[in-house]
Amino acid sequence: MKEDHALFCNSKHHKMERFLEVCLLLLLHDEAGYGYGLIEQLAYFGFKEDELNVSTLYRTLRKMENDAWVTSYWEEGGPGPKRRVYMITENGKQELAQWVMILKARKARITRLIERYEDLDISKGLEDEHGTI
Amino acid sequence: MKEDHALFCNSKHHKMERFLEVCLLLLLHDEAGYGYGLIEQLAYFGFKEDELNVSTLYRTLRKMENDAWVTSYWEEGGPGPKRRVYMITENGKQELAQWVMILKARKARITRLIERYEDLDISKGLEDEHGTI
DNA sequence: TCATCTATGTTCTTTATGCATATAGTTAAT
DNA sequence: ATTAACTATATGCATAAAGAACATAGATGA
Repeated sequence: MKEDHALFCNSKHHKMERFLEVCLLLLLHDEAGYGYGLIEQLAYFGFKEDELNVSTLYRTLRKMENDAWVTSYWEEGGPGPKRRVYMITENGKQELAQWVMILKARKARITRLIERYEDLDISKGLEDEHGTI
Repeated sequence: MKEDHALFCNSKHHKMERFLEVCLLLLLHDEAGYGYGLIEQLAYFGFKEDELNVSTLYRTLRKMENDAWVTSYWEEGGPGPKRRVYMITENGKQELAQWVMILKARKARITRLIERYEDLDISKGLEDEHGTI
């Protein structure tokens, strides 16, 4: 119980709300890619290897294909096992544009909260460091 | 099915991942408050009345009390039904500080994604509007 | 041939949230 | 004075996103 509470602000407890999907759409907008290979590219968006759940990645890609945001084909002949390569669709590009708008709004909200928090904390900091001033 | 897809980028589908909790902590850091009254104050953080689920609000407050981020007492005597008034605890203040750090990181990620998207879109926009330049 | 690596996929579970509904006291209208 | 509407809090059920663990299978090298 105590340990649970200590972990409460841990990465496992603040999901990225489908942020992964948007990152994947953006990466696939640049160029086609396959599951395992996309993992490295996701580091750019702050997904550490240990943080990223591989099963989530594949499930997400399948779901995106199901929603016709991406299409895929099997790439054989290369080194190692064959890969399922994903490409973004026009549909997917439109979804990406929508998501970017949503993320802008979300960013504005977060900014607003942080600013209001800093207002609290700064005044507290001044009292602590400079007494009554 | 088609309608589902049309709604896919709707507000119902991008949850705020416990953003509500953080907003409540910040509001209660300012001053004690009760469920129904907090709804109005939440508008500051972009929660429209129709967007905010009342049951979620109350459930969240109870959970926060369970985790000892807030405490509550019944306020009687005022106009209307009695209210359960919540106050933030030291524990809650610490959690708030943690969440603000998480939100800063999340904001940085979102910023990064938006910037990369704008890079794509700007070049596309130039082609569309100014031809080959 | 056995282990390891690459690559993809499935099943089960937890968590956050929405929707619907319940409860109950308060105020206003008829 | 009885009914309706409002304020306020709370619970039960359903679903979607995500994690954990496990399953599959070909490729590569010792």
